[in-house]
Amino acid sequence: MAKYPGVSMMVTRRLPRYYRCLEDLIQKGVERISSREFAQIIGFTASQIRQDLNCFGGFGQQGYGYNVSVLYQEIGRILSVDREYPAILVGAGNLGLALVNHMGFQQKGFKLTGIFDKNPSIIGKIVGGWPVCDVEEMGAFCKAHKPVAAALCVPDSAALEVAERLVRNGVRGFWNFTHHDLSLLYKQEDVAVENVYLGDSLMTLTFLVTELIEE
Amino acid sequence: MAKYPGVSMMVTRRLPRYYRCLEDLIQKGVERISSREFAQIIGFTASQIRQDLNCFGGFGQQGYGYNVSVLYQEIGRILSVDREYPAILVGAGNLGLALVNHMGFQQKGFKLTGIFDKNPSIIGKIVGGWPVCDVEEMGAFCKAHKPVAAALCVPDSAALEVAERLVRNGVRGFWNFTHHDLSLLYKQEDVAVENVYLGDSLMTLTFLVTELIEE
DNA sequence: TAGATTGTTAATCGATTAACAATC
DNA sequence: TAGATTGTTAATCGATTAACAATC
Repeated sequence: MAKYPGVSMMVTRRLPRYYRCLEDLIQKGVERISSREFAQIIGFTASQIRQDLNCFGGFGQQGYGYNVSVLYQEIGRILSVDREYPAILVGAGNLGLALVNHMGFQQKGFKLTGIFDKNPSIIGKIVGGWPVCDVEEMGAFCKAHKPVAAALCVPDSAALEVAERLVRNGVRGFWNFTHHDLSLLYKQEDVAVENVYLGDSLMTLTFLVTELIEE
Repeated sequence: MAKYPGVSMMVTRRLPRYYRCLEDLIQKGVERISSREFAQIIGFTASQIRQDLNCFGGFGQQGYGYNVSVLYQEIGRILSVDREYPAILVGAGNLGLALVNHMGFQQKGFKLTGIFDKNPSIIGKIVGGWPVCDVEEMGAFCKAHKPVAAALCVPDSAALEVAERLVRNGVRGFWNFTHHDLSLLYKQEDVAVENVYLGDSLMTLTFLVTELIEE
Protein backbone atom coordinates (compact mmCIF):
# COMPACT_ATOMS: atom_id res chain seq x y z
CA MET A 1 0.00 0.00 0.00
CA ALA A 2 1.15 3.48 -0.86
CA LYS A 3 2.04 5.68 2.08
CA TYR A 4 0.32 8.75 0.68
CA PRO A 5 -2.50 7.38 -1.44
CA GLY A 6 -4.58 10.54 -1.72
CA VAL A 7 -1.83 12.81 -2.97
CA SER A 8 -2.39 14.20 -6.46
CA MET A 9 0.27 14.44 -9.13
CA MET A 10 -0.01 18.23 -8.92
CA VAL A 11 1.05 18.17 -5.30
CA THR A 12 3.71 15.51 -5.90
CA ARG A 13 5.39 17.60 -8.55
CA ARG A 14 5.57 20.59 -6.24
CA LEU A 15 7.38 18.68 -3.50
CA PRO A 16 10.81 18.85 -5.14
CA ARG A 17 10.30 22.59 -5.60
CA TYR A 18 9.66 23.02 -1.89
CA TYR A 19 12.64 20.84 -1.13
CA ARG A 20 15.07 22.82 -3.25
CA CYS A 21 13.74 26.14 -2.07
CA LEU A 22 14.20 25.11 1.55
CA GLU A 23 17.73 24.03 0.75
CA ASP A 24 18.43 27.55 -0.50
CA LEU A 25 16.88 29.04 2.64
CA ILE A 26 19.08 26.89 4.88
CA GLN A 27 22.09 28.01 2.86
CA LYS A 28 21.07 31.59 3.50
CA GLY A 29 20.75 30.90 7.22
CA VAL A 30 16.97 31.36 7.40
CA GLU A 31 15.61 29.45 10.40
CA ARG A 32 11.88 29.98 10.25
CA ILE A 33 9.49 31.00 7.51
CA SER A 34 5.77 31.69 7.26
CA SER A 35 3.67 30.33 4.41
CA ARG A 36 3.28 33.94 3.34
CA GLU A 37 7.00 34.59 3.03
CA PHE A 38 7.56 31.19 1.48
CA ALA A 39 4.88 31.93 -1.09
CA GLN A 40 6.62 35.12 -2.12
CA ILE A 41 9.90 33.33 -2.71
CA ILE A 42 8.63 30.21 -4.45
CA GLY A 43 5.87 31.84 -6.48
CA PHE A 44 2.88 29.88 -5.17
CA THR A 45 0.12 31.17 -2.90
CA ALA A 46 0.37 30.81 0.89
CA SER A 47 -2.89 28.86 0.85
CA GLN A 48 -1.51 26.38 -1.60
CA ILE A 49 1.63 25.83 0.41
CA ARG A 50 -0.32 25.14 3.59
CA GLN A 51 -2.75 22.95 1.70
CA ASP A 52 0.06 20.99 0.06
CA LEU A 53 2.03 20.43 3.24
CA ASN A 54 -1.04 19.31 5.14
CA CYS A 55 -1.41 16.38 2.77
CA PHE A 56 1.52 14.92 4.65
CA GLY A 57 1.16 16.29 8.15
CA GLY A 58 1.13 19.43 10.25
CA PHE A 59 4.69 20.61 10.04
CA GLY A 60 4.04 24.21 11.07
CA GLN A 61 3.11 25.95 14.26
CA GLN A 62 0.39 28.56 14.65
CA GLY A 63 1.80 31.98 15.25
CA TYR A 64 5.30 30.89 14.30
CA GLY A 65 5.31 29.41 10.82
CA TYR A 66 7.58 26.60 9.70
CA ASN A 67 11.01 25.66 10.93
CA VAL A 68 13.04 25.61 7.74
CA SER A 69 15.39 22.75 8.54
CA VAL A 70 12.64 20.60 10.04
CA LEU A 71 10.45 21.10 6.99
CA TYR A 72 13.41 20.39 4.72
CA GLN A 73 14.05 17.10 6.46
CA GLU A 74 10.39 16.15 6.44
CA ILE A 75 9.98 16.76 2.73
CA GLY A 76 13.22 14.92 2.06
CA ARG A 77 11.83 11.98 3.97
CA ILE A 78 8.51 12.14 2.10
CA LEU A 79 10.35 12.22 -1.23
CA SER A 80 12.68 9.47 -0.02
CA VAL A 81 15.71 11.30 -1.35
CA ASP A 82 17.82 9.72 1.39
CA ARG A 83 17.32 6.28 -0.13
CA GLU A 84 19.88 4.61 -2.34
CA TYR A 85 17.74 2.58 -4.67
CA PRO A 86 20.02 0.80 -7.12
CA ALA A 87 19.50 2.27 -10.58
CA ILE A 88 20.99 1.78 -14.00
CA LEU A 89 21.46 3.89 -17.08
CA VAL A 90 20.64 2.42 -20.46
CA GLY A 91 21.99 4.30 -23.44
CA ALA A 92 25.34 5.98 -22.91
CA GLY A 93 25.04 8.53 -25.69
CA ASN A 94 25.48 12.25 -25.19
CA LEU A 95 22.39 12.64 -23.08
CA GLY A 96 23.01 9.57 -20.94
CA LEU A 97 26.55 10.65 -20.19
CA ALA A 98 25.38 14.15 -19.35
CA LEU A 99 22.95 12.74 -16.81
CA VAL A 100 25.65 10.62 -15.20
CA ASN A 101 28.21 13.38 -15.04
CA HIS A 102 25.96 16.34 -14.40
CA MET A 103 23.22 14.96 -12.16
CA GLY A 104 23.62 13.52 -8.71
CA PHE A 105 21.63 10.31 -8.75
CA GLN A 106 22.61 9.92 -5.14
CA GLN A 107 21.00 12.49 -2.86
CA LYS A 108 17.98 12.11 -5.07
CA GLY A 109 17.10 8.64 -3.88
CA PHE A 110 19.14 6.57 -6.29
CA LYS A 111 22.56 5.06 -6.58
CA LEU A 112 23.89 4.37 -10.03
CA THR A 113 25.09 0.78 -10.23
CA GLY A 114 25.61 0.16 -13.92
CA ILE A 115 25.66 1.67 -17.40
CA PHE A 116 24.66 -0.16 -20.55
CA ASP A 117 24.87 0.49 -24.25
CA LYS A 118 24.65 -1.35 -27.54
CA ASN A 119 27.39 0.51 -29.37
CA PRO A 120 30.67 -1.49 -29.37
CA SER A 121 32.73 1.68 -29.63
CA ILE A 122 31.35 2.89 -26.29
CA ILE A 123 31.29 -0.42 -24.42
CA GLY A 124 34.19 -0.70 -22.01
CA LYS A 125 34.73 3.02 -21.58
CA ILE A 126 34.67 4.30 -18.03
CA VAL A 127 31.95 6.88 -17.37
CA GLY A 128 31.28 8.45 -14.01
CA GLY A 129 33.35 5.69 -12.44
CA TRP A 130 31.50 2.87 -14.17
CA PRO A 131 32.48 0.84 -17.21
CA VAL A 132 29.86 0.89 -19.96
CA CYS A 133 28.59 -2.68 -20.34
CA ASP A 134 27.01 -4.45 -23.28
CA VAL A 135 23.19 -4.40 -23.11
CA GLU A 136 23.32 -8.14 -23.59
CA GLU A 137 24.71 -8.44 -20.08
CA MET A 138 21.79 -6.44 -18.67
CA GLY A 139 19.61 -9.42 -17.82
CA ALA A 140 22.34 -11.14 -15.83
CA PHE A 141 23.23 -7.86 -14.15
CA CYS A 142 19.63 -7.30 -13.06
CA LYS A 143 19.40 -10.77 -11.57
CA ALA A 144 22.55 -10.08 -9.59
CA HIS A 145 22.10 -6.43 -8.58
CA LYS A 146 18.32 -5.98 -8.66
CA PRO A 147 18.13 -2.39 -9.91
CA VAL A 148 14.85 -0.74 -8.98
CA ALA A 149 14.88 2.01 -11.60
CA ALA A 150 16.40 2.78 -14.97
CA ALA A 151 17.18 5.97 -16.84
CA LEU A 152 16.19 5.29 -20.43
CA CYS A 153 18.33 7.20 -22.90
CA VAL A 154 18.11 4.80 -25.81
CA PRO A 155 16.82 5.70 -29.28
CA ASP A 156 13.03 5.82 -29.55
CA SER A 157 13.00 2.67 -31.64
CA ALA A 158 14.58 0.62 -28.86
CA ALA A 159 12.50 2.05 -26.02
CA LEU A 160 9.74 -0.54 -25.82
CA GLU A 161 11.96 -3.57 -26.14
CA VAL A 162 14.44 -2.37 -23.52
CA ALA A 163 11.67 -1.29 -21.14
CA GLU A 164 9.90 -4.63 -21.35
CA ARG A 165 13.11 -6.52 -20.77
CA LEU A 166 13.83 -4.42 -17.69
CA VAL A 167 10.32 -4.82 -16.30
CA ARG A 168 10.63 -8.58 -16.69
CA ASN A 169 13.83 -8.27 -14.67
CA GLY A 170 12.18 -6.42 -11.84
CA VAL A 171 12.69 -2.75 -12.68
CA ARG A 172 9.83 -0.73 -11.20
CA GLY A 173 10.57 2.81 -12.31
CA PHE A 174 11.70 4.57 -15.47
CA TRP A 175 13.21 7.96 -15.97
CA ASN A 176 12.20 8.01 -19.57
CA PHE A 177 13.93 10.28 -22.08
CA THR A 178 12.56 8.51 -25.15
CA HIS A 179 9.41 9.69 -26.85
CA HIS A 180 7.44 6.54 -26.18
CA ASP A 181 4.99 7.19 -23.38
CA LEU A 182 5.84 4.17 -21.21
CA SER A 183 3.17 5.11 -18.68
CA LEU A 184 0.64 4.13 -21.34
CA LEU A 185 2.22 0.70 -21.52
CA TYR A 186 2.28 0.08 -17.79
CA LYS A 187 -1.00 1.62 -16.73
CA GLN A 188 -2.18 -1.58 -15.08
CA GLU A 189 1.10 -2.98 -13.83
CA ASP A 190 2.86 -1.36 -10.97
CA VAL A 191 5.54 0.54 -12.79
CA ALA A 192 6.29 4.21 -12.17
CA VAL A 193 7.20 6.29 -15.20
CA GLU A 194 8.57 9.79 -15.27
CA ASN A 195 8.54 10.97 -18.86
CA VAL A 196 10.96 13.74 -19.78
CA TYR A 197 10.01 14.90 -23.22
CA LEU A 198 12.80 17.32 -24.07
CA GLY A 199 11.63 17.71 -27.63
CA ASP A 200 8.12 18.59 -26.50
CA SER A 201 9.55 21.05 -24.04
CA LEU A 202 11.43 22.86 -26.79
CA MET A 203 8.37 22.95 -29.01
CA THR A 204 6.37 24.43 -26.14
CA LEU A 205 8.96 27.18 -25.91
CA THR A 206 8.64 27.75 -29.65
CA PHE A 207 4.92 28.25 -29.26
CA LEU A 208 5.33 30.60 -26.30
CA VAL A 209 8.02 32.67 -28.01
CA THR A 210 5.90 32.98 -31.14
CA GLU A 211 2.91 34.12 -29.08
CA LEU A 212 5.20 36.74 -27.61
CA ILE A 213 6.89 38.18 -30.64
CA GLU A 214 4.41 37.83 -33.47
CA GLU A 215 2.13 40.80 -33.29
CA MET B 1 -0.92 40.57 -29.58
CA ALA B 2 -0.79 36.84 -29.10
CA LYS B 3 -2.44 34.79 -31.81
CA TYR B 4 -4.08 32.37 -29.41
CA PRO B 5 -4.66 34.40 -26.27
CA GLY B 6 -7.22 32.16 -24.58
CA VAL B 7 -5.21 28.96 -24.77
CA SER B 8 -4.27 27.49 -21.40
CA MET B 9 -0.87 26.06 -20.54
CA MET B 10 -2.50 22.66 -20.17
CA VAL B 11 -3.59 22.71 -23.79
CA THR B 12 -0.31 24.22 -24.98
CA ARG B 13 1.68 21.39 -23.42
CA ARG B 14 -0.44 18.80 -25.16
CA LEU B 15 0.15 20.25 -28.61
CA PRO B 16 3.62 18.72 -29.04
CA ARG B 17 2.19 15.36 -27.99
CA TYR B 18 -0.42 15.57 -30.72
CA TYR B 19 2.23 16.64 -33.18
CA ARG B 20 4.53 13.72 -32.48
CA CYS B 21 1.73 11.22 -32.43
CA LEU B 22 0.51 12.41 -35.81
CA GLU B 23 4.05 12.10 -37.14
CA ASP B 24 4.03 8.44 -36.09
CA LEU B 25 0.66 7.92 -37.75
CA ILE B 26 1.90 9.40 -41.01
CA GLN B 27 4.91 7.09 -40.82
CA LYS B 28 2.54 4.16 -40.45
CA GLY B 29 0.55 5.31 -43.46
CA VAL B 30 -2.63 6.22 -41.57
CA GLU B 31 -4.62 8.78 -43.56
CA ARG B 32 -7.62 9.56 -41.39
CA ILE B 33 -8.35 9.18 -37.71
CA SER B 34 -11.32 9.80 -35.46
CA SER B 35 -10.95 11.49 -32.11
CA ARG B 36 -11.94 8.14 -30.59
CA GLU B 37 -9.12 6.23 -32.25
CA PHE B 38 -6.68 9.04 -31.61
CA ALA B 39 -7.65 9.01 -27.94
CA GLN B 40 -6.86 5.33 -27.67
CA ILE B 41 -3.39 5.80 -29.10
CA ILE B 42 -2.38 8.96 -27.28
CA GLY B 43 -4.00 8.19 -23.94
CA PHE B 44 -6.32 11.20 -23.67
CA THR B 45 -10.10 11.19 -23.99
CA ALA B 46 -11.80 11.82 -27.32
CA SER B 47 -13.62 14.77 -25.76
CA GLN B 48 -10.37 16.35 -24.68
CA ILE B 49 -8.83 15.98 -28.11
CA ARG B 50 -11.80 17.62 -29.81
CA GLN B 51 -11.91 20.34 -27.16
CA ASP B 52 -8.19 21.00 -27.48
CA LEU B 53 -8.17 21.16 -31.26
CA ASN B 54 -11.15 23.47 -31.35
CA CYS B 55 -9.16 26.08 -29.46
CA PHE B 56 -7.39 26.62 -32.75
CA GLY B 57 -10.00 25.85 -35.34
CA GLY B 58 -12.24 23.14 -36.77
CA PHE B 59 -9.80 20.78 -38.38
CA GLY B 60 -12.09 17.78 -38.53
CA GLN B 61 -15.10 16.81 -40.54
CA GLN B 62 -18.31 15.37 -39.15
CA GLY B 63 -18.75 11.74 -40.02
CA TYR B 64 -15.14 11.43 -41.21
CA GLY B 65 -12.78 12.45 -38.46
CA TYR B 66 -9.46 14.16 -39.01
CA ASN B 67 -7.12 13.96 -41.96
CA VAL B 68 -3.84 12.97 -40.35
CA SER B 69 -1.45 14.90 -42.57
CA VAL B 70 -3.63 18.02 -42.61
CA LEU B 71 -3.87 18.00 -38.82
CA TYR B 72 -0.14 17.40 -38.55
CA GLN B 73 0.57 20.42 -40.70
CA GLU B 74 -1.92 22.58 -38.84
CA ILE B 75 -0.47 21.78 -35.43
CA GLY B 76 3.04 22.28 -36.79
CA ARG B 77 1.95 25.71 -37.95
CA ILE B 78 0.33 26.53 -34.60
CA LEU B 79 3.47 25.47 -32.76
CA SER B 80 5.60 27.36 -35.32
CA VAL B 81 8.01 24.47 -35.61
CA ASP B 82 8.72 25.49 -39.19
CA ARG B 83 10.32 28.73 -38.00
CA GLU B 84 14.05 29.17 -37.67
CA TYR B 85 14.34 31.57 -34.79
CA PRO B 86 18.02 32.18 -34.14
CA ALA B 87 18.95 30.64 -30.80
CA ILE B 88 22.09 30.22 -28.76
CA LEU B 89 23.37 27.77 -26.19
CA VAL B 90 25.02 29.08 -23.07
CA GLY B 91 27.00 26.55 -21.09
CA ALA B 92 28.74 23.89 -23.14
CA GLY B 93 29.11 21.33 -20.36
CA ASN B 94 27.92 17.76 -20.63
CA LEU B 95 24.27 18.68 -20.74
CA GLY B 96 24.67 21.55 -23.18
CA LEU B 97 26.63 19.41 -25.58
CA ALA B 98 24.09 16.62 -25.31
CA LEU B 99 21.34 19.04 -26.31
CA VAL B 100 23.29 20.27 -29.31
CA ASN B 101 24.24 16.82 -30.51
CA HIS B 102 21.14 14.90 -29.56
CA MET B 103 18.31 17.37 -30.14
CA GLY B 104 17.28 18.89 -33.39
CA PHE B 105 16.86 22.58 -32.64
CA GLN B 106 15.83 22.97 -36.23
CA GLN B 107 12.50 21.36 -37.03
CA LYS B 108 11.45 22.54 -33.60
CA GLY B 109 11.34 26.21 -34.49
CA PHE B 110 14.91 27.18 -33.77
CA LYS B 111 18.23 27.40 -35.50
CA LEU B 112 21.34 27.23 -33.37
CA THR B 113 23.60 30.14 -34.22
CA GLY B 114 26.18 30.14 -31.46
CA ILE B 115 27.55 28.37 -28.38
CA PHE B 116 29.07 30.10 -25.38
CA ASP B 117 30.98 29.02 -22.31
CA LYS B 118 33.18 30.51 -19.63
CA ASN B 119 35.63 27.63 -19.35
CA PRO B 120 38.86 28.37 -21.31
CA SER B 121 39.51 24.68 -21.84
CA ILE B 122 36.26 24.37 -23.79
CA ILE B 123 36.35 27.67 -25.68
CA GLY B 124 37.40 27.18 -29.26
CA LYS B 125 36.32 23.57 -29.55
CA ILE B 126 33.94 22.75 -32.36
CA VAL B 127 30.61 21.35 -31.22
CA GLY B 128 27.76 20.45 -33.53
CA GLY B 129 29.48 22.47 -36.23
CA TRP B 130 29.94 25.56 -34.06
CA PRO B 131 33.01 26.83 -32.25
CA VAL B 132 32.43 27.41 -28.55
CA CYS B 133 32.88 31.12 -27.92
CA ASP B 134 33.80 33.01 -24.78
CA VAL B 135 30.74 34.29 -22.91
CA GLU B 136 32.38 37.70 -22.95
CA GLU B 137 31.69 37.87 -26.68
CA MET B 138 28.03 37.14 -26.10
CA GLY B 139 26.90 40.77 -25.97
CA ALA B 140 28.54 41.63 -29.25
CA PHE B 141 27.23 38.45 -30.80
CA CYS B 142 23.67 39.26 -29.74
CA LYS B 143 23.87 42.72 -31.25
CA ALA B 144 25.02 41.20 -34.53
CA HIS B 145 22.89 38.07 -34.75
CA LYS B 146 19.85 38.94 -32.62
CA PRO B 147 19.14 35.52 -31.09
CA VAL B 148 15.54 35.21 -29.97
CA ALA B 149 16.02 32.36 -27.50
CA ALA B 150 18.72 30.77 -25.40
CA ALA B 151 19.21 27.33 -23.91
CA LEU B 152 20.58 27.94 -20.43
CA CYS B 153 22.89 25.16 -19.30
CA VAL B 154 25.10 27.19 -16.99
CA PRO B 155 25.63 26.43 -13.29
CA ASP B 156 22.79 27.60 -11.04
CA SER B 157 24.95 30.33 -9.59
CA ALA B 158 25.41 31.97 -12.99
CA ALA B 159 21.79 31.65 -14.10
CA LEU B 160 20.46 35.04 -13.08
CA GLU B 161 23.37 37.09 -14.31
CA VAL B 162 23.50 35.37 -17.69
CA ALA B 163 19.72 35.56 -18.12
CA GLU B 164 19.62 39.26 -17.34
CA ARG B 165 22.44 39.99 -19.73
CA LEU B 166 20.64 38.10 -22.47
CA VAL B 167 17.31 39.82 -21.84
CA ARG B 168 19.06 43.18 -22.06
CA ASN B 169 20.35 41.99 -25.42
CA GLY B 170 16.91 41.13 -26.74
CA VAL B 171 16.51 37.44 -25.92
CA ARG B 172 12.80 36.70 -25.46
CA GLY B 173 12.78 33.02 -24.52
CA PHE B 174 14.72 30.67 -22.30
CA TRP B 175 15.01 26.94 -22.34
CA ASN B 176 16.11 26.86 -18.76
CA PHE B 177 18.00 23.89 -17.34
CA THR B 178 19.16 25.71 -14.21
CA HIS B 179 17.22 25.51 -10.99
CA HIS B 180 16.43 29.17 -10.83
CA ASP B 181 12.83 29.72 -11.82
CA LEU B 182 13.36 32.45 -14.39
CA SER B 183 9.64 32.77 -15.02
CA LEU B 184 9.43 34.28 -11.54
CA LEU B 185 11.91 36.93 -12.58
CA TYR B 186 10.21 37.88 -15.81
CA LYS B 187 6.59 37.69 -14.81
CA GLN B 188 5.92 41.24 -15.89
CA GLU B 189 8.25 41.54 -18.81
CA ASP B 190 7.53 39.72 -21.98
CA VAL B 191 9.91 36.83 -21.68
CA ALA B 192 8.91 33.21 -22.23
CA VAL B 193 10.50 30.64 -19.97
CA GLU B 194 10.39 26.89 -20.27
CA ASN B 195 11.88 25.44 -17.12
CA VAL B 196 13.29 21.92 -17.33
CA TYR B 197 13.98 20.81 -13.81
CA LEU B 198 15.74 17.50 -14.34
CA GLY B 199 16.60 17.16 -10.66
CA ASP B 200 12.98 17.67 -9.67
CA SER B 201 11.93 15.15 -12.26
CA LEU B 202 14.23 12.53 -10.75
CA MET B 203 13.00 13.27 -7.24
CA THR B 204 9.43 12.88 -8.45
CA LEU B 205 10.36 9.44 -9.73
CA THR B 206 11.90 8.62 -6.37
CA PHE B 207 8.64 9.49 -4.67
CA LEU B 208 6.57 7.46 -7.12
CA VAL B 209 8.85 4.44 -6.90
CA THR B 210 8.77 4.54 -3.11
CA GLU B 211 4.98 4.72 -3.14
CA LEU B 212 5.05 1.63 -5.32
CA ILE B 213 7.50 -0.60 -3.54
CA GLU B 214 7.18 0.29 0.12
CA GLU B 215 4.34 -1.77 1.52
C1' DT C 1 -2.52 37.97 27.13
C1' DA C 2 -2.37 39.77 22.28
C1' DG C 3 -0.57 38.96 17.76
C1' DA C 4 0.56 35.95 14.38
C1' DT C 5 0.00 32.18 11.60
C1' DT C 6 -1.35 27.68 11.08
C1' DG C 7 -4.71 23.81 9.77
C1' DT C 8 -8.93 23.18 7.66
C1' DT C 9 -13.33 24.09 5.77
C1' DA C 10 -15.95 26.54 2.32
C1' DA C 11 -16.07 29.15 -2.13
C1' DT C 12 -14.23 29.80 -6.53
C1' DC C 13 -12.12 28.82 -10.46
C1' DG C 14 -10.55 26.07 -14.28
C1' DA C 15 -10.06 21.82 -16.63
C1' DT C 16 -11.98 17.50 -18.01
C1' DT C 17 -15.70 14.67 -19.36
C1' DA C 18 -20.30 13.76 -21.07
C1' DA C 19 -23.96 14.68 -24.09
C1' DC C 20 -26.06 15.94 -28.19
C1' DA C 21 -27.45 18.77 -32.00
C1' DA C 22 -25.22 19.99 -36.34
C1' DT C 23 -23.48 18.18 -40.48
C1' DC C 24 -20.52 15.73 -43.55
C1' DT D 1 -30.61 8.99 -46.99
C1' DA D 2 -28.44 6.71 -42.86
C1' DG D 3 -24.34 6.35 -40.15
C1' DA D 4 -20.63 8.38 -38.22
C1' DT D 5 -18.26 11.79 -35.98
C1' DT D 6 -17.43 16.41 -35.26
C1' DG D 7 -17.98 21.07 -32.81
C1' DT D 8 -19.91 22.89 -28.85
C1' DT D 9 -22.63 23.40 -24.83
C1' DA D 10 -23.68 21.65 -20.28
C1' DA D 11 -22.31 18.81 -16.20
C1' DT D 12 -18.79 17.09 -13.42
C1' DC D 13 -14.72 16.86 -11.34
C1' DG D 14 -10.52 18.46 -9.25
C1' DA D 15 -7.43 22.02 -7.97
C1' DT D 16 -6.68 26.56 -6.25
C1' DT D 17 -7.85 30.35 -3.43
C1' DA D 18 -10.18 32.63 0.35
C1' DA D 19 -11.72 32.74 4.93
C1' DC D 20 -11.61 31.89 9.65
C1' DA D 21 -11.67 29.36 13.90
C1' DA D 22 -8.06 26.97 16.48
C1' DT D 23 -3.89 27.62 18.85
C1' DC D 24 0.87 28.54 19.57
